[in-house]
Amino acid sequence: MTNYWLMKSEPDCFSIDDLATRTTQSEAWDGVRNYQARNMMRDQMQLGDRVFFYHSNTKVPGIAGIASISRTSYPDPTQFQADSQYFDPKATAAKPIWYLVDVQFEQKLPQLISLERLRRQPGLEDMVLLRKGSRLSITPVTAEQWHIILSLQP
DNA sequence: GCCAACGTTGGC
DNA sequence: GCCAACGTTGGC
Repeated sequence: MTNYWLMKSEPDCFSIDDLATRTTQSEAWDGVRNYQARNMMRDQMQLGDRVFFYHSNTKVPGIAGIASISRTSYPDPTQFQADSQYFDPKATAAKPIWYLVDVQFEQKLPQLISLERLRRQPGLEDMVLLRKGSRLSITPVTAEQWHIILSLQP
């Protein structure tokens, strides 16, 4: 069973173009330090799961592209690196705290689907992303929501 | 285990 | 830059 997800990234930090221009066109999704988001990566994400790549904290936030899960969860190496902003002194190799997955570029959307557009779209009312106060950087998407959103493309 | 204080997220 | 909504921390 393929699952669907939405993963947020600040484009000033790492954008869909950055993912596309990586030599492998894939990237370890490091730095997630929220337990709910970690649990989804660690326990639920499967090889080949589809991902909406979302640009957050930018002028026009929205879905910028599509990616997929190319490696299932393993310990986030940055938690062990003292010089990393994501360093966690409580984590050990024997008992890692944070996990990540690898994300593979699939396509950049010809046109960004804005958050404002998503909010106007019937059928997406229950999207976790759109819930009041929702701040999770990784959220599940239903198959129905996925297909509605793909149908919005020109 | 409660909860006030504090830090972060992210839209606007 | 503001601030609402959350999550985390730590004293008790």
